[in-house]
Amino acid sequence: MTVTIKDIASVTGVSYSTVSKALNDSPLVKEVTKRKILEVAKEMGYEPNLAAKQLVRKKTEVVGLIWPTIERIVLATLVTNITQAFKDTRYSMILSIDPMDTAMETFRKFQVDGMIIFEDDHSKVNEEITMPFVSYGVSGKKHANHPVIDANHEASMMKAVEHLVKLGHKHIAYAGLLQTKDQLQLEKYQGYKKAMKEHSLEPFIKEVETEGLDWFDGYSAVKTLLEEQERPTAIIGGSYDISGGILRALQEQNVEVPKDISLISYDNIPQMANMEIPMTCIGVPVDVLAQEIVESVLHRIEAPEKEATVKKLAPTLVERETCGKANR
Amino acid sequence: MTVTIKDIASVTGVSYSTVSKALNDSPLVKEVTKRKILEVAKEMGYEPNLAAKQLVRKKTEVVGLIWPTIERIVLATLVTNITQAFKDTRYSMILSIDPMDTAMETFRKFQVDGMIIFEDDHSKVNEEITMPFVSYGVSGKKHANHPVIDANHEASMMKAVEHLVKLGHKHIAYAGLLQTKDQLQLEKYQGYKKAMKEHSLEPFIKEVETEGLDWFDGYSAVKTLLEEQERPTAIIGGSYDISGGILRALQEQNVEVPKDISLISYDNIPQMANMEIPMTCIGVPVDVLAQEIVESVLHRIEAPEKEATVKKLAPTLVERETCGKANR
DNA sequence: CATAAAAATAACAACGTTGTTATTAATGCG
DNA sequence: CGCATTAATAACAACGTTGTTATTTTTATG
Repeated sequence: MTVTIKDIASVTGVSYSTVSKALNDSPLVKEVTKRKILEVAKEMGYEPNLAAKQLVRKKTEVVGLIWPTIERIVLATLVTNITQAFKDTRYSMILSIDPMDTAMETFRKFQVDGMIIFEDDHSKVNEEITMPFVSYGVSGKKHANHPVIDANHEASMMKAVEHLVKLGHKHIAYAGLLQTKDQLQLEKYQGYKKAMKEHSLEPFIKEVETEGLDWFDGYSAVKTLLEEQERPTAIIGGSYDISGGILRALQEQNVEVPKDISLISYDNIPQMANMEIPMTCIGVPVDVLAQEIVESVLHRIEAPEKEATVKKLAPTLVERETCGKANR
Repeated sequence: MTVTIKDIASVTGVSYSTVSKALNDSPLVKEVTKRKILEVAKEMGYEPNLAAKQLVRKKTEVVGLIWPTIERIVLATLVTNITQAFKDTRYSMILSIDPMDTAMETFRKFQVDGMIIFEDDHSKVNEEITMPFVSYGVSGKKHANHPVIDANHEASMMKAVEHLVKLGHKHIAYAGLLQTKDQLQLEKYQGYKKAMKEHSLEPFIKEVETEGLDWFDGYSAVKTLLEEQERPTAIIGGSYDISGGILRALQEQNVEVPKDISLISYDNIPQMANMEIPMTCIGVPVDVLAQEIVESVLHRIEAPEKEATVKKLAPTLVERETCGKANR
């Protein structure tokens, strides 16, 4: 049998309501009794009954995360970081990898207080949802009337290009998914082009287009690139996986990084440090991204006013060992 | 405000206990009243309060799935299939990607009725756990006293080799992760060796060892292999990702599949059909794996007797287009 | 030291269900 | 038609909490 506040009450010889207050650290109970109760509770292995609490408080203190496409390592890292960020709050998180509607039904059943939704092209958020939620994705369509957390892709590319320019680079290529409807990928590419223009540079003549977002795609794109006459002096990799492939391809062809070609990757995750060569990268650090996301939901849950905040987060450039001075 | 059985009661003019019975399809309430109540409930958008139900029934009808390493697509597919399998039961599932102990704490808090644990080398199940659970993984250590669901790797390799032998192959290579402590990977390789022996064949001279489990690993392992003098006539790929890389490498080197080399992959997931060439594969089909896993937890939850069943599931070979007659 | 005020604790009603027991209505039968 | 069954419904006590109100104990004060 599980132990309840009543059990604690009879052991300590106080009423169960006092136990309840003590456990919630209420100022209404004397310090010494409080201490004793806490001690006994711990000793007995008391674990509060969430259901009972929920029943009276009408709050679950749980938020649901909808993540329909478990695939990219970057998102996995983000999820892990979000989990982490919740540790500092009194909320917990549960995860659903179901398609959006199914997931939402589950969460409604669990009566979560709010949701985080990873939006993608397959599952767009419909604006009718009554439950507090924030979405992480591209803030594209103008008037989302729910909070959106978004990484600022243009700013990322600006910073990346700027960094390379400072090192003397002029021939900067972007390697990523181009032919796609995936808004996020497009924004990165557009950001790159815009950044190049602002620095009065021509985008690298031959577009380095990957076929997908996998390691392999970066690998083969760059292998083809190296067969060309003209090589860039720097490459911006569109994602963690892609850049991994790029680096591999470069190494294999005995192109020295960063001596021959500098490489800078989109996505700012700790794993970047563990690559064959620790990778210089640009992007919103996952931990701040995570922090921002949970703060945002919690705020939304606790302050129900309906302003639609689209929050574009500023990227950070982390210098590691894949960028060097341009050699021409 | 959410609608409760009391609301339904006052609308239909019956007592709330009758409403409760009607909603649970009890034989104690007359058909006509039942119908009316159900109708009104639907109309009012009634959604049962899980917390209240849980409080009195002492059951959540929720099982938690612990999945500490979100990485392999195969596991993701398995998770999806498990979610699916739960649809046919009255249980739901929640997912945690936390390390095992953290995840377990969360689940204890939510008071799930049982757990499914994806065991790996980092997070071994400790046998002290009181909550009903099953683990999916390698049944290695003899006396697990909890249910273990395991794919029969030896049987898989037997079937794969047998299939190839029937097609006349003698030079069969296995491409997979060899130098590892990962029990699962080792079992596959050992299964392969055993199967070869039983068919009185020599394992392929040059071991095709991948450095990891990624697409790229299969790719580069096979590229090196093709530089060798002697080529196998068939390759068994150790996992979905690896096989994907193998196929890519083969294609790139203009080795025709299956004319020049036959390929058969471990892992039996639907995605195998969508590869560059639809892939013949071996393994327990994910859906039956999923089915088996959920049946197993539910059984464990509902019948608390403690027998330690290790269930090795029989693999199925799915013929597609990557295997053909041997050419020597 | 009596008593008012403040502090500490206890009692109790919720919360939305389920399951058991009590009550009322319908039905069958001599 | 009266009464015993049986069918249908109603009433009510749980479940483990929280929050509000009532009671008791302690402390301060003239």
